[in-house]
Amino acid sequence: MAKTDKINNSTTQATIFDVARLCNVSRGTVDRVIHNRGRVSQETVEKVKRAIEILGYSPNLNASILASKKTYTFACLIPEFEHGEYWEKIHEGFIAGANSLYNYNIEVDFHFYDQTSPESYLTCCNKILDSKPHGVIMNTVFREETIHFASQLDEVGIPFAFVDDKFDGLNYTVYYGMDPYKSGRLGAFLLTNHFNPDQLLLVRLIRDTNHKADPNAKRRQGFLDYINLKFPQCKIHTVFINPADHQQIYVTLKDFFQEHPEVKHLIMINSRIFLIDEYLRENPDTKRIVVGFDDIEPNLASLRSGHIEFLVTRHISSQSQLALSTFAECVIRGVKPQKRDNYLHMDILHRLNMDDY
Amino acid sequence: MAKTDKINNSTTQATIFDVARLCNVSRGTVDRVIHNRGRVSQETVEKVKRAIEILGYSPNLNASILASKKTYTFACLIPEFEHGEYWEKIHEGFIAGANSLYNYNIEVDFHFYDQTSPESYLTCCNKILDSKPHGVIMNTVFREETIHFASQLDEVGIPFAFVDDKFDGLNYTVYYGMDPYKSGRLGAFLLTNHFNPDQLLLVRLIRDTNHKADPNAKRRQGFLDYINLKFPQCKIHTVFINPADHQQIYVTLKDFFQEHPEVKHLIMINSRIFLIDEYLRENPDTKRIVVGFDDIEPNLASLRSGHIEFLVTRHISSQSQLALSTFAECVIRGVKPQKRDNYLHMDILHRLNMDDY
DNA sequence: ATCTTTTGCGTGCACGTGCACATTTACACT
DNA sequence: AGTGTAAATGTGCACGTGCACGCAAAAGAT
Repeated sequence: MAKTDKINNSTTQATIFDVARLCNVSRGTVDRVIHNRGRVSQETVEKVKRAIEILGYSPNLNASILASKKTYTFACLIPEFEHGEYWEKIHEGFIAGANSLYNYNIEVDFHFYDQTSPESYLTCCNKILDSKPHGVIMNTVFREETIHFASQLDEVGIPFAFVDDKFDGLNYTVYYGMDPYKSGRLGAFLLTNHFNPDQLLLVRLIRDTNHKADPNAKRRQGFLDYINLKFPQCKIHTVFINPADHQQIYVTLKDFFQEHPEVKHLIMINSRIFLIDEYLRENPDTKRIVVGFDDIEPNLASLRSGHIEFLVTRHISSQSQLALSTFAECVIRGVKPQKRDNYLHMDILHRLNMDDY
Repeated sequence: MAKTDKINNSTTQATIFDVARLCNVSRGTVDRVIHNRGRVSQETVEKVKRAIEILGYSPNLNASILASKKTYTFACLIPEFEHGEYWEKIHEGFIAGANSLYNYNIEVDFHFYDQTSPESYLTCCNKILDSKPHGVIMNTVFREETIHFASQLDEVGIPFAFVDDKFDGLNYTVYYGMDPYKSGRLGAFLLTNHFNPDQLLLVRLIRDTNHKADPNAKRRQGFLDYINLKFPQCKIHTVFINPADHQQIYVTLKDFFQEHPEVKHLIMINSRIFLIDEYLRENPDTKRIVVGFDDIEPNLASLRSGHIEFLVTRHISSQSQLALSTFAECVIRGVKPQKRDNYLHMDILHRLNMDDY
């Protein structure tokens, strides 16, 4: 009883002086070894490296930053967005990440492209290449273009990271996102847990069909696999809505439910479940189970008002915040991340637990 | 299209020299004002403060830490624990918090007391008072003793923080935890969402009854209120189990379900739902909905193996990690936290979303 | 053998702050 | 005016590192 224990991180760390003394060389030489600046004999390099090992030396970050006048530049490549959209949260996360790096001298440049225009994407890529940043953070809206851009970055030796989604096989330093396949499965579970469905409605965006990347394909697959496995008899209806046309959305849903009043389960795989809020609000006659994805503001509002039962998400902004801060640390300190692929925990959001989100 | 935007935190910040120059005084004087070390005329104090305001000066943390030889000591007061217990996670969080403060010279002292012995708690409190730390982090296992200790700390001007639970009305700097009442409601929702119960079983620990603090009273209240409101007809059975006696647990549950085979809903308000895992494993005949709390290892194992349907929790270790890092920053930099009461978001954990937790 | 270049290494200053100590100023009392 | 004392202010060094510069010795050129 009444035991005691201590952590002490102020135990005098070895300094560059200690290393120098142990090798009978000067600070300058040790410094050159540490930063691979050359102008040191091979023999001495090894001597110093051994000494660093022995003493467990690592540079004092405070002194290092204080002495260094170097400013690191990072480029963030993301789609333009309107208020309330998914990418707004990603943007917020980047800003938070930049703030958490206040110790360092950092510049973060945002490059916004038009999601419907590969040309605007290429323009951004070229601007970034010209500006020669110390690192680039990007996503996967354009497949071929991104793969090509990645190879260009590799050529000139600029490291890069992925947020939200990634392309395997590329040389990215780190990735932060949510497992799309698993999120689809979880959505399916939440949709069907309350009572088992004979039929359900999957709402899709019109542009998903001609969008060559189809960013939500994996998530949809996870959803479909779960339903087909667990409820093989379940019929899945699909309707397409146009995000830009409220009238069309309303009419489409109205028509569908007139024809299929027995359908009680409703899900949307992309981040825009809020688009059907208007219909649900004005047709409260039937209690339906509605599941959506991503914690953007309009979705949270729908959840709060009770039109949506569950939202599957993770802090969207955490993805970009962690990506930037982790990536920047790795680049600045010249190390690898502990974990390259970082899947954030999937949160289940319900009216009862959304308060402190 | 292809717009651009920048964040730059390396814009040359005002230094203590700039402030001194603007006031026609020396660095030393400004320094004394900043640290409230006295020995400065009232007139000058105001002049300096105004200049700081105007220039938006704030000390360079890197330089400050580098120059300061001061080591800050924090005392963590927590119960002793066995492997797999709730407080082990809290302990891990403190260690993580200490590590994240590697910039500072910090010493974290742990004081472990016996949860069943107020005397051991008092011994710890006195040790802490003797060691005169810069801050104390504690919890609410012992009510009266903690309130008294808090007043002693106030007397000698040592700030303190609460983790896990708190006592309102005390002068704590910051608190991190999960809203107990809301967590009880959420547990009730998850328990009854799948299908509506006529009866359910609430499992309690024997020691809860004679434990004077009853740490889970608020959570239980949240649970009961939800059930009574939503299912007024629902009968709530209660059994008591002895955490130290596996035999007793098994027999108690066996007997109960022999008598009430129709009960399909099962919840435990404290963190030890894993205690009934053995019974569930060996009696898989009936599919039951089981809900528990807190993401300790044994509970996660039960969730993984499918005996438990849901776990209501938040990262237990995040509570203590954030509490320590936030508290320490406040103490060291002499500021108030942005938010005093920090309720962590309640996570709903299910087999399908526990992987990346 | 002398001069030039390259290689290897040491030194000094700067970064912005904390803190101990030195110095000046103000003021009261003889 | 002179002395003593306390209050107010200034100064110097240290913290550990990055980096530009300089210098000596070795290697190469003539």
